Amino acid sequence: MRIIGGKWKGSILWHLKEGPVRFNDLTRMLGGASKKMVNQRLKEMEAQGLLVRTVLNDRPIAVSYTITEFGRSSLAILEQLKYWAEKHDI
Amino acid sequence: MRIIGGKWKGSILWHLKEGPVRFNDLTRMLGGASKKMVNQRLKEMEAQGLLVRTVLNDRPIAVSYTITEFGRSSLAILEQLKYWAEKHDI
DNA sequence: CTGGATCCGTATTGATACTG
DNA sequence: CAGTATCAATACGGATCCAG
Repeated sequence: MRIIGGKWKGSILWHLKEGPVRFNDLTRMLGGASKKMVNQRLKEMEAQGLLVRTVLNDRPIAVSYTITEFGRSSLAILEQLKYWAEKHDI
Repeated sequence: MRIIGGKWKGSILWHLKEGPVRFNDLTRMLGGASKKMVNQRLKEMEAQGLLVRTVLNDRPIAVSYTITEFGRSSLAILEQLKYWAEKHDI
């Protein structure tokens, strides 16, 4: 729970499933999360090895986040959780 | 995550796996959780249908908590989470 | 564009003492 | 035994402004 619990981590991993996503795009995808929150979670998750931060460019700065194999393995658990939740209508 | 997330819910369900447990016993099993915390979680979890509260006696009052089928179904997810966590040494 | 810094209100948690 | 009441500490969350 310390690794994948909380309000946003699951959603972030979910949105990284198809490939790298940039910071602002991710913030928009999460609709409702402030940039501060997204940034805090991303830092935690990078430290935990769930994703990798990549600087694409300086001036203008561009950054993307990519899910790691470890992150992908946690996604498998999250998908089962999702299936369980839907089955019980929650 | 709203249902089984948080700091104590998983542990509470885990300890109810083998059968009904009484309030103080449960508090001791959770070592470190105050009675207030345990009680708050138990109330939530009863409202969510994860467990049932049963009054065994008045004077001296005795109460036990029993996991429901729904609670047991969530335990299956938690066990997979546990397996995943151990596999990755967390 | 990607954040950092700050402020501020709310939620969660914890320790302790108390009740029936 | 099974909680409740109270108070203090901390974490969390959002809004806003600023910077490279």
